[in-house]
Amino acid sequence: MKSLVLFKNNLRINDNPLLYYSSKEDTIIPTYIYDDINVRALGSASKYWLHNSLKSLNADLENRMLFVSGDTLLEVPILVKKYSIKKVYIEKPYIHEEVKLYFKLEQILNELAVELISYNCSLLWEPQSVLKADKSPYKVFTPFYKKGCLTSDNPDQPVGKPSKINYLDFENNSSLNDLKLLDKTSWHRKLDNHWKITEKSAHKIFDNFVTNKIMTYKKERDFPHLEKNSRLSPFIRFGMISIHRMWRELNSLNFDKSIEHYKSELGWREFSYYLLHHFPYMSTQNFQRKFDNFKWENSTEKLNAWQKGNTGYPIIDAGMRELWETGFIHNRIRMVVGSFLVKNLLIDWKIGEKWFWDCLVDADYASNIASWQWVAGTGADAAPYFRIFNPMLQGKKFDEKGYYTTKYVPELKEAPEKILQNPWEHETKFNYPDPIIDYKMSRENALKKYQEIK
DNA sequence: TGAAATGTTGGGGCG
DNA sequence: ACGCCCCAACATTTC
Repeated sequence: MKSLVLFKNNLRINDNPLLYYSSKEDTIIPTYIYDDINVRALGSASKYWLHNSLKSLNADLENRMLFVSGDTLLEVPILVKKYSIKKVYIEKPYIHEEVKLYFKLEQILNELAVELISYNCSLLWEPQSVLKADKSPYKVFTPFYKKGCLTSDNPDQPVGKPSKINYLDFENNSSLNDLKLLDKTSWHRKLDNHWKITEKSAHKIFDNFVTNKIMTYKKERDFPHLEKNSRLSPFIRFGMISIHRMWRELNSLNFDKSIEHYKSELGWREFSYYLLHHFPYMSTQNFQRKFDNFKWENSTEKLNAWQKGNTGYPIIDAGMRELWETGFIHNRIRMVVGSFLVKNLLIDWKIGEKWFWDCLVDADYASNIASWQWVAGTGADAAPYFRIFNPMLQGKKFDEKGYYTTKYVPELKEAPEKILQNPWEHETKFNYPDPIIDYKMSRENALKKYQEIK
């Protein structure tokens, strides 16, 4: 039987149910369709990552991949007819855009007498199977994770690697470059300095994390300069390592608080998908609708300063410059810059979400939206409205020596430790911007505005 | 996964 | 020895 295998967010050959089961019986064409018509177009950093992960996957598949750019609903029927395909394998969708696409595709293929087969490649627990006693979805993380997930059936075991793949022989004139994923400007070149984007390296990073870092994860994860986080997020986002594999490996270790903490972070990822699945409106609107009346200031000038890392608040600027330089921000600093944009600059979380979507190599549809709503206080189980991160205190607490701050804000290399997070109070003027807002005033203003909504 | 304001306590200096 | 004040350190409440 000839089959088309449609890769999407799981770009790996190991522990990939799609590839494992399809290659068992069938002759396959491994295919990637870049479709920004039916689903949200990727940001530049994501496209850069996608390009490289597809390159890696294609190499692992003996350069047999077929690359297509366009509307899935038009392209799949063309391929099906051209190669007399009888089955199409697809990753089981959970995001509403992808679910919609799935049903449309199923209908089209039905009419062509082609079977559409899907496997869950992405989630430990399927959103529709985790519900409260009254069958409604959870809205709070802890009960969702502890009661909903951890007491459900154990996630599937990873499937391993197909022993043999039978590729359909045909003249393949397509090339990865046809997808035009890399911007013409070469800004993304600098990302090459920070990432090695192969499936093998994903496994290496995970193994190294488990061997050398995980036991101190709980204690050290909040300190950006220690680099004790796994930094696996972009690999997980593009499915270069299987979440099921990770879960099994983590469970094979002796019980430990640090390990449980790391696992709960994977739980947050599940929670994001879960929320987006059950409440698709939250991708474009506030989860808590009462925030629809909130009057954001949305100053372009302030947004620009934030994006460029010129707010005059060192820890904020370090984070935003790390993002621009590396396509990544340390987790704690993400919360700090997010809180600052939304609560101190009073800029709508959707605008911050969009910037992260464009710049993060790990930009994940569900995690990005759910996390921005969390930090803005508009989401499910969100940070309470009055929780506002103080950039000076956060900087002092989590980057005491300023290693992280001065790495990305070298203007302050010579600044004394004591005033590193508030350089404007020092008589020496550094070649560094003055604060664009008064922190204390902006905090009080935000509290007042949020209180009106409450 | 916060911070600031407010309240409480206890030790030391000092008359 | 005692009472009083000050204030740091810690705890609780409030935003």
